[in-house]
Amino acid sequence: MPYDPSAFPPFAVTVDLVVLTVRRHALCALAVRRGESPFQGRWALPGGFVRDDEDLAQAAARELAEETGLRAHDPATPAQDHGAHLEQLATYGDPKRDPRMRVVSVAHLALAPDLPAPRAGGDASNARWAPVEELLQQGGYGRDGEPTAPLAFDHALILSDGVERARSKIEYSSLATAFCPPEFTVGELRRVYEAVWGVALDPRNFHRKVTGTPGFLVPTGGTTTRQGGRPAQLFRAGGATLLNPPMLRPEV
Amino acid sequence: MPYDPSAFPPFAVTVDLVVLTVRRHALCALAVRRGESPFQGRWALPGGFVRDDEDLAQAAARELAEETGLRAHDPATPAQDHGAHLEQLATYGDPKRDPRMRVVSVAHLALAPDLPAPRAGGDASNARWAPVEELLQQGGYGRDGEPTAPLAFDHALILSDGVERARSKIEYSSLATAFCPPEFTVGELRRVYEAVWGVALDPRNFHRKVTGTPGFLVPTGGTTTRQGGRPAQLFRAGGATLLNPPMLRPEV
DNA sequence: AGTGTTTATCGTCAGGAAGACGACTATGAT
DNA sequence: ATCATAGTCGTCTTCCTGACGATAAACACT
Repeated sequence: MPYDPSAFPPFAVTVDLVVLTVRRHALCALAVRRGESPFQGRWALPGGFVRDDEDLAQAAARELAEETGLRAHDPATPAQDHGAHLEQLATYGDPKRDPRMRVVSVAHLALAPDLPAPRAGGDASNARWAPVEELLQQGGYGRDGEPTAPLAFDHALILSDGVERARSKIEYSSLATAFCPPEFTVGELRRVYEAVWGVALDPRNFHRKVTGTPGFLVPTGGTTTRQGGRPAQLFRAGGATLLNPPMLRPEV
Repeated sequence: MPYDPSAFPPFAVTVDLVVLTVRRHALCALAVRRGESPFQGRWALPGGFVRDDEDLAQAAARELAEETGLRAHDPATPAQDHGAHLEQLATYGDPKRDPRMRVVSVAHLALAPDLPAPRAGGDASNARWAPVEELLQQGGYGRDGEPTAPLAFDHALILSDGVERARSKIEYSSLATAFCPPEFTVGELRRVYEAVWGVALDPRNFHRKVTGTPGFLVPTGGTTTRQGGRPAQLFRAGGATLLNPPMLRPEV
């Protein structure tokens, strides 16, 4: 069946990735330095064109693997393998968001445990983990003293939406475990919540909450002292994906 | 700056709408009958191509106005005007979702009060409000006895996602008021929750909950007996958009 | 007028969950 | 040995919810 291609305007479709992790008690996002115009030399979210035979999720998983080496696991399967969590975030299609042409970007959100070093096509100097506050504040100065330019395109908006999604989603799901290695302690999980929310949580109430929620955590039998202090029990993520009742984010 | 159009595959981008309302104690969605191939004669979600100079939200608002006459109000503004709630839902881009060509559809979710009659380009016979269970069950029989064919394309999936979004979102937001006329009673609001969730709620506990949540409801001073029984106080939606603590959906 | 039905609204009570916080335990560092 | 650090177990109070009794104000009958 022939179809008149002039009946609709042609678009380019890309996927952009908000890849979040927790490093040194801070919520960090993966940023890559742009090598081409526009916004040459500026930081941006990783992403690329969707190929002709790809689903959107496939394209996002491919980009994630190219940038970080992480495999994405299906959101439907429990977090057994060591892949990152990947889900669609939102789609951005302002006619002027890319000065070259009409581009619609389907942003995805990925959550990963703390990783060795990022790589952008093998070039580590063009990719980095940066605290999200540093990437989102405009015209300030980063940790290294160099002035922070705003992210390219509308990527500050996309990053902001992704961070907000992650902040709200760890309230009522077990997604915070996606930031942890396969085995982790209650304290490490608590520090994830504290980093993502930017608040301090009571260790005792947190311990009661997470260990008392059926299916959230499964003890592996081992212990560790890698955080110092008394040895802590090791857990892995249980099968439960929804937290009911949810973890409450403190106000103010 | 010239850009090589052959460097990326061209896509068509559409918006599809999940327009929900509550009619006769049932959650209903707007469906339109397809006049062209493919899926000619089958029911589908309303939608259309995004124009060259339009934002995605603008395109969704335009389609909503064309199909229902409803104006969409900005999600940021409080629900003062009589427009419908409109928000982006998700994006669907399977390479085979449209047999003709590569189409990426940015689905939007709209919530509207019970409306007179739908119109699809002025032709009422090609548009209808149908209970969502009727549209989602495949191979059954609708209320009118005619066999229900599955929705065109992947629209059953989109509708299912939209319904799930609405069901979860009225838990923790004041969005249920978008299903109500500008002035409504506590009982009418309760019947919205009951229809969307498909459960029965205790009128006394519901009344205590909604009237006790600051900013949720604002009394207008009037009363009505349009539901029969003792006259009920009339309210309009307050400025609060988030419900904290949330309205709890009964289990099982 | 009285009675029943319907819906709205207020009140009471028990159980569960969360915040605040005391107490104790088990490791490494000095 | 002492201290600092982190983990784990309890207790108490407060708030919220679910279950449900009771009253109020309309309408439809008889």
